[in-house]
Amino acid sequence: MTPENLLPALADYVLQHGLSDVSLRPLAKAIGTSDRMLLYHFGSKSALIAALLDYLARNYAEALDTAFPQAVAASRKECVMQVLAIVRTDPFRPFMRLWWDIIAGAASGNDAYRESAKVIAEQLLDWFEAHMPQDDPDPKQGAKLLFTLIEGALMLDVLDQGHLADAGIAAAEL
Amino acid sequence: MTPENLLPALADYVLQHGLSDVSLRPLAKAIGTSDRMLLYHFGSKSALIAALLDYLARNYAEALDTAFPQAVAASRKECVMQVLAIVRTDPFRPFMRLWWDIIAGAASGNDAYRESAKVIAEQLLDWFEAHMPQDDPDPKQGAKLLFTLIEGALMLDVLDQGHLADAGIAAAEL
DNA sequence: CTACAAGTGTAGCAGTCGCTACAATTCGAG
DNA sequence: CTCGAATTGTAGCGACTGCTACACTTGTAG
Repeated sequence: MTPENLLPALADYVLQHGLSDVSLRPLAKAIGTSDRMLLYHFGSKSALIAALLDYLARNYAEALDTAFPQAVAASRKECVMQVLAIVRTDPFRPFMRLWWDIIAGAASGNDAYRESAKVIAEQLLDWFEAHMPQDDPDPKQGAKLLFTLIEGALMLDVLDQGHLADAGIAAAEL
Repeated sequence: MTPENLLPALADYVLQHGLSDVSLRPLAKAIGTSDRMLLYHFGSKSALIAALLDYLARNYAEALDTAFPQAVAASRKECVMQVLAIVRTDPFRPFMRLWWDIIAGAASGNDAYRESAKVIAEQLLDWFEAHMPQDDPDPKQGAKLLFTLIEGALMLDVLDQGHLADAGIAAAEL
């Protein structure tokens, strides 16, 4: 049993229970081992978290590609709405909870969190750029705009206020 | 010494040290009292946090009005950029860190956090609507759009990627 | 078979957590 | 002054934290 083999189970647990309050003993129990073993494999809790964040970031891109349809939107507005519709489905909810944990950690100065979030954000931005409407006049900057909107909308979703973002986007030119 | 008198000092501490990892003993020591007293005044830690969030939400609106200039932007784009420029100054940094703590808590299912964040977000949206360009064709929906953009940009700021939001906004029509 | 490294269980350390029991003090109302 | 309420200090409980010491069992290479 190598550390790498443990990562999927660890990721499952963390997706379900959050990252900020995780502690070794319950985590170990949930995946059928002991805190002693997690420390043996990873050296320390922070190293475990770092490996876990790396794993999540590495696996996020492919999760995106499998979950998102290849449909190309006709307009920027349609593109945003498509992505939002998908990202709001149940399978993505655990990841969103984790996402805000990571952002909060990064905001508090945790560099490992920030770096991991950066990787994920970059991948998402790249994905966005590749999925812009074919006739978009400026896909590169457009992707940045849509990405910013999406993140703002996801934040409002946390407050059950996603409809505000929807309304603002629906009424906009973009 | 009533609980209300303690709130400003508590807010100062929390703005500096974050909300997610706060514990009673260091908090009490920092404001010159004891954990025993905090519990005496507030009943429990969660009640203290609730009172603190309420206090922060109540005081946020006036902080907005004193910190933001009354200048009216000529366009939506200019409006966003003005707000971003101010919200990115040093005095606002502690609040931003706290903000993402609250969002992460809300995302993890903490209803007190979510309600407090909702109040703050509502106030910010109202403020936005009142400060839209005078000739804006649809200030109500426009404010929602700009608010969404601002929150997305602030999230990217956490990752030192605010420039992405800036570029996207700069190139957009809005 | 031997020897050595990898892996694992048990027990525990030193620390922190929210919270409470108990007692002491302070203070204003009668 | 007297009595009861409000306030505060001390000490500690039971639970949890990351982590480690020590012993033990494996598995494998020579």
